[in-house]
Amino acid sequence: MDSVFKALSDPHRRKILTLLRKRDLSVTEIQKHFPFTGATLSHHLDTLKRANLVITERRGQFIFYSLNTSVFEDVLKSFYSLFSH
Amino acid sequence: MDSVFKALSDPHRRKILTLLRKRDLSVTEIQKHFPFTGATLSHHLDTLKRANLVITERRGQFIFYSLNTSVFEDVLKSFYSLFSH
DNA sequence: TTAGTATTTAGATAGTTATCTAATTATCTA
DNA sequence: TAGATAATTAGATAACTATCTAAATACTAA
Repeated sequence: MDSVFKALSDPHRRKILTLLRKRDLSVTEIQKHFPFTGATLSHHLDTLKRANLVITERRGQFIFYSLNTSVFEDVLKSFYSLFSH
Repeated sequence: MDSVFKALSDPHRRKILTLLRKRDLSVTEIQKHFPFTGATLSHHLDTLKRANLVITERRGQFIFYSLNTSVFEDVLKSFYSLFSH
């Protein structure tokens, strides 16, 4: 769960997640929303992937990223457990 | 909200929050649960305080830290907004 | 008011993270 | 199959973070 909180600690990565809420996006599409290079974006995506927050699927020339909704309940539980008395 | 996620990204700081779930604790009491120095602990507490996750109150010689429950709903909303479609 | 305890702040350093450019790998299409 | 596009990986660097020791501040109690 440590990798999850680490992944969420960066505002760019959180923005990527909110972008993916609407629909799956290729790296190129995600790239349009950020000022940094593709290499940097690739690192951020890797961080999200290692935290199991996103999943990837190649569709021809593109790799699409999408939210891995199955882990969100776990994350939420962990989050609650920090605060509830 | 950035400071909140940053604050939560460190496992020691998350452990501090879980310790405070049971009851308010002085710095010395919190210290017993960690291997690092008081100076380091003080920095972690400062990070939590700046994120508005804890509040402090001096009681004589001691400073007690407690969960600032009033912000948790905000944090939770922000958290949900990352994931819900 | 002085000695002791509690906590924070200052200053330094090592490790981590975000970022870049350049090189590499994977796929598509002409 | 060659050239173009998509994405990742390698290698470097600057900024940030966690940590330490030492010094400073705040309070208590003798």
